[in-house]
Amino acid sequence: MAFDPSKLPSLLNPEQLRAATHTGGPLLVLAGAGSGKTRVITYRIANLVIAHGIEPWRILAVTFTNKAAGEMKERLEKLLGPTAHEAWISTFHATGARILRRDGAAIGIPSGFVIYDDSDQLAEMKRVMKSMGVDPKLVDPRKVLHRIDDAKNHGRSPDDLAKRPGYDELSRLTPELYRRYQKSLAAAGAVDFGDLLSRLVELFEKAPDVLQKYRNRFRHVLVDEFQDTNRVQYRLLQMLAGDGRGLCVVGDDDQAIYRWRGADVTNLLSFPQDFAGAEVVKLEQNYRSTQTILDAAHAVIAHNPTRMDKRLWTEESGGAPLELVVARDERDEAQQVADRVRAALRDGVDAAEVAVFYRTNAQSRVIEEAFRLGRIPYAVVRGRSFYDRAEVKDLASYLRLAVNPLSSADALRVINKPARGIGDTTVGRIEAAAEEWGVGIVDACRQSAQIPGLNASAQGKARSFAQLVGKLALEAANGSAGAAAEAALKLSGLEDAYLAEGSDEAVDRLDNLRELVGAAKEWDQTWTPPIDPDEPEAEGPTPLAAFLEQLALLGDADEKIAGPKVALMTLHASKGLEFERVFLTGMEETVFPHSRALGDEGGIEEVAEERRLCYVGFTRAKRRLVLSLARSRVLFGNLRFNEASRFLGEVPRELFGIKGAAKPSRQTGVHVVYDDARGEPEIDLGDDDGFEDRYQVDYSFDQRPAPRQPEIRRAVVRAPAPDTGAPFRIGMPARHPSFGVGMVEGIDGDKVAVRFPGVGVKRVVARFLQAV
DNA sequence: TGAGCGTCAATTAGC
DNA sequence: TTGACGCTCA
Repeated sequence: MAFDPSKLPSLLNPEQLRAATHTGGPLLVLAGAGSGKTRVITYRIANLVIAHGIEPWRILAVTFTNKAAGEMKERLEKLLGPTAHEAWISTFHATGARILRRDGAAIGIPSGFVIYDDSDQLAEMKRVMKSMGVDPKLVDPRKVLHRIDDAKNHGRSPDDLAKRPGYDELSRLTPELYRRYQKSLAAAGAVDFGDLLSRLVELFEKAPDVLQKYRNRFRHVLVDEFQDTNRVQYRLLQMLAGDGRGLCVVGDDDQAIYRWRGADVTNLLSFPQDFAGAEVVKLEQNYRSTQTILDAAHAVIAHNPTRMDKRLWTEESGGAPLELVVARDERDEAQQVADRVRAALRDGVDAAEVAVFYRTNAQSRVIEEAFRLGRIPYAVVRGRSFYDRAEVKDLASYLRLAVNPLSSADALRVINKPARGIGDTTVGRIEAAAEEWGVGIVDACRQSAQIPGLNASAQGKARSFAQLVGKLALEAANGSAGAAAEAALKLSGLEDAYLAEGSDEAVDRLDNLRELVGAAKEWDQTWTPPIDPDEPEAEGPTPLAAFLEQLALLGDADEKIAGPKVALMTLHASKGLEFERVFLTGMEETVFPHSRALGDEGGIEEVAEERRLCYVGFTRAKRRLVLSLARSRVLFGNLRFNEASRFLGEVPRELFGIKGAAKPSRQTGVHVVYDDARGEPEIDLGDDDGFEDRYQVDYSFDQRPAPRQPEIRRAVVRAPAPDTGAPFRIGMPARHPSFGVGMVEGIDGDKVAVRFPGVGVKRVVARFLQAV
């Protein structure tokens, strides 16, 4: 055994040690960024097993992502060996799926249920709306789903929603749509992601013996990223952990960035009140970043009104100053970032240790272009890409049908893939018949002779689709994922269709399908059924069933990235990661913080969440942090001049390595200059284009309800922008190379209307104008 | 059935 | 500006 509890004091700092060894009551670990949280959790589990004799299968650890769960498992295995596998370490959703497969029958969920993903949900909702005669143009099916998801997150049934009637179409129709949607999921033997949690609560409520079984079993429950839990998740934890005696939650309120998808930091903030006698441990020592980076992060996050008091520190003092890049426009910004990345790689920095962050995915395009042009190896980090491909989903649908022929979303997805002459009209009639008879789509196809309106040819085609599914079910009966996938690829006709098409794209898609078949075969070889000492006789899932569950619940965890690459990702995606050098781009108002957080729908809490996102971004950097902004940017096809992000102004100037007013430097190109008299930072370009470019970050304060501390409303870059235009105002003189000096009469995007004496009004691109 | 075209909207995203 | 989507026409 690699783990020796007596060594713990030498492996952990005092707070970590306390968190890892505390027992006998609820525990809240406030784990700052980079404070060794995963380390604490794994040592805690190992300590429970070795020092306290807790059997691993009595331990439940839940995370939000597969990646986090995987890391935890891996580390625990190193400490405990193979017995580590007996502990339940998985995501909330995988935990839900696992329990529902075993015990969901008590509330009518078949053990072979399929899990509908977002696109399945959308397709199902559209069908429900169609059958109810609801116009998808009047009521957006996505919004309905969002309402339903929200309801599930809050544990509300259709009846609950109906009790609070709304005024608009959406609100009035949602309860009934919700009810019918659940009905069709049930008919299809399907659950959606939300159900994996909300129906688990339902199960525990309706079948107390089942709840009791799991309560007895799990003596210890650990929760990672607790600040991200929503209402249902919290409810589940309460149910499972009872008074919280064996409950340990780990989180950081400063990294709560998922409020918009239902997460409720209150779960964390009120933990000490909710669980009497809770112990609170703060982990504030950081093992990742330089003090400079931590100071910058703290300076920003400290502007949030309500947060738990804590501050990261490191033994490693100092560190390189932050750098600021002020670019002309978004392309220049991308270029400058690319230049700096290239320089870093030349200096021997590993590409895998460099990351570029942005607020929205749309920003990646320009950066990718610059990187491609500059031949910098990069990879855009996204959740799933392989499994979200249409062709991969098609093949998966055949597999799911083989296991569960009731699944309507799957049947309708592939009934005409490849094209086999079952058109919309035919499908519509089959659907109607299936609904009327109360059977699945595949069953209806089998009985196609009875379907009104179908001619002999359509009947035959429908029948052979049903036969195809039957054949696949037979192939799948022995539970081999590889055999089933291979059969599906061939028997469905997908392979032949792609071969016949022969285009580059078809070849590409076929390659993907073969890769999926390969993955299924490999799965058969490597997968081992879960060990469960609690229920030794229980019939475990087949490899195929387990494979399908992975497909639904797992991302592209082991996506192979050939060679070291610079990672491009959104700030949200950066959470939990770390890099030597981090570039945080788009540090502009309306980009970051995003306009949605600033507009009518936004408010103090929205801006606070953006600020936490900034904090997350900063704290990913180990040694170097580069912030960049563009003075102008094309957004939705319009040229915009954004103000510098308020977050920039919140970083003390010293952290940029600037003392007092600095001389512009040709070397770095950019300097932050401070006006000591006003104590306000200015940004000065070191370029030599003959324009004065002192950019002042200006503060003004909110006039609305007196804030407890002045809220910084705007950080304005007041500046002439030399190349792409200037903040021309109506009534201002401007010089044009051919028309001379005139008076500005109007501004429209990057076009400025100027009246030139003797020439008249000309609409000219601002780039060609000079302020006079 | 599928390509082509007009319309509309426009964070973030995990399972 | 891009993209997703639905509708139309060949």
